[in-house]
Amino acid sequence: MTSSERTGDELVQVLSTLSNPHRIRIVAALLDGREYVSRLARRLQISRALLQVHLRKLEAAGLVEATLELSPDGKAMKYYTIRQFAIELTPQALAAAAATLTYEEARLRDDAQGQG
Amino acid sequence: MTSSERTGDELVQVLSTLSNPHRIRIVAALLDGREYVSRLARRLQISRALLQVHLRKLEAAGLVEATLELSPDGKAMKYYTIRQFAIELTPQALAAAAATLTYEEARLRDDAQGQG
DNA sequence: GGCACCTGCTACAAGATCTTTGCAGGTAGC
DNA sequence: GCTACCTGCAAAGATCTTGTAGCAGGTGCC
Repeated sequence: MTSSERTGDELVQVLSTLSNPHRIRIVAALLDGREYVSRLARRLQISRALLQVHLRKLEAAGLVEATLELSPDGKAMKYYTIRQFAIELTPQALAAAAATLTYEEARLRDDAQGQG
Repeated sequence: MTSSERTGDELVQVLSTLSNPHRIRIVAALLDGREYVSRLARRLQISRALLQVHLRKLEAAGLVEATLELSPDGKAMKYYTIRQFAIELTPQALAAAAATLTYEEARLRDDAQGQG
């Protein structure tokens, strides 16, 4: 998935997701291989609740993927893996993304309402 | 400037700067050429005060550049231009950036204090 | 029953970000 | 003097994000 396949809104979502030290470290950790939530929390030395929040954001942005599995002893384990991505950030790519920002529609809509 | 020349902290700063619709639109607008603040504000249909805030952030992140000039009729004009950049966002690049996050040092330092 | 591990959720406080409003300064021209 | 344009800053409030605490469920084992 390249940046040109994303809408401006999706790019904003991905960038705001990746603009957090915790989430960068999570991506880095998952690069070593799949991991389940509790273990990853111990490895990164953050609380499970906090990790879950960040993982949910990463998943919402399409950057990681979750699979629920049963371990051999019957425990429900949620494994996260990275979804490979490559986004090129240049002024030109941003200009292309800007054209598909619904943000602009919202502003113009509000404008029209304000004047009507 | 490529992403590999940035520290993790700088990358976080750049990403959080670019994760905003206004700022993406500003970069896109400046791609057409240099522009001074008031005119750019009219073009983007946002208040000058708001634009200034966003421009300051873009400048702090090293994405745009400002030059103060005197117009022929003696008015002080602040022109902004884009500083070309190319950042490749991949899990691998993020892993490299994660290694240079001072965030981690801070956490380990706090840990040591908490235990000592 | 106890314990240790796995998952999920929500509510709340604290902090960061965004946006507006209102003030200050300047030049040029009528 | 006034108006129209240029710049700058900061306080205040609304809104989003972050992190913690506490609750719920489940399994397996002693």
